[in-house]
Amino acid sequence: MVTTVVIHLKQISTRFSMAVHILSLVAVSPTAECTGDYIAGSVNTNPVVIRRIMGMLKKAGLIEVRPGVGGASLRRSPEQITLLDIYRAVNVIEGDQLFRMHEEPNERCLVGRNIETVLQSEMNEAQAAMEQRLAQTALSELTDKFQ
Amino acid sequence: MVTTVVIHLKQISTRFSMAVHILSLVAVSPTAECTGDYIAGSVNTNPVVIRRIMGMLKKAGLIEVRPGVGGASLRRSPEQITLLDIYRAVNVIEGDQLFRMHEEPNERCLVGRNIETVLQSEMNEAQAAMEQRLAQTALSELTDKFQ
DNA sequence: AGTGTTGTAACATATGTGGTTACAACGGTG
DNA sequence: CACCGTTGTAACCACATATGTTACAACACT
Repeated sequence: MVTTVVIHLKQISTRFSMAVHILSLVAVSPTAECTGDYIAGSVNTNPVVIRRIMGMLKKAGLIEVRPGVGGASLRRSPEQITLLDIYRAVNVIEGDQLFRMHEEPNERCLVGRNIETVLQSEMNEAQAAMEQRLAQTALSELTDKFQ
Repeated sequence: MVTTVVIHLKQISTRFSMAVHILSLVAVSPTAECTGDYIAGSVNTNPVVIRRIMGMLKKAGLIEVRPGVGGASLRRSPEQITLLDIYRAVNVIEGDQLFRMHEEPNERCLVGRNIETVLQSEMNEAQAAMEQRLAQTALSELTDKFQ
């Protein structure tokens, strides 16, 4: 018997925008100030939600968090953190596939036999176009625009 | 009191790949052959799922379905139907926003005050990049590759 | 009238999200 | 050392969406 686990990406969740928010705060604030509770106040959500996302950002090597003491700091300069880095850090889906293909089309049919290969490459291209655009913007470009 | 309805896009669902499959079948098969049951056999799913998606494609003006009689046909030539048309037809989300922003960041904070405007334009750019890529491929380009 | 089809409604199941409470581990400070 | 605020997680909830399924009315042809 074969067991297949399908991971659904509900959407590009608000985790992404919250992660950008968090990193922006860390970029412009002193380390000691950046506690989960403080950030939660700015994002306007529960501190645990923030800690969860910060855990992902830490795992991705984007930030350093001080356990016990509290506070966080960037591990790379804001110029070297792109929106794609952030997107990848918090959108944990199998194979990073934005699109999904329906399972097991009928191989006895001309279309069913070919659709997967032909369409998959188109979906990959579309996803790549989006990711390339995200990669063009650095965290510093956002914080530079704050007034 | 203000009521806000948040529409979640669980993902770019398999509705999209199924819709492309359906339209490919309609493009290469005689009208009478294209019944919901026949298509369901090729896609390998329940006929009702197909009928639901065909309803969306009909609503978007991409196909014509013959009630009672059965069968479907394209309302535009395959050269004039792009993957973006199909994507838009089946991904029904408020404002067609691929990305979501967290709600009500704290206005008293420098970051919270600015993040929405600054990040939203980046997200729009990324989404546009993906959609432009989808718009570059026509249904006919897919069916041409079937062998 | 009978048959096969479309069009929906209604429901079941599965899964991700964002929020919440609870609590252990950590690392300073009095 | 005891205290305190913080981080790191586990566990759970409420909710929304996706896909599949049954059921049935409306439709059009024979």
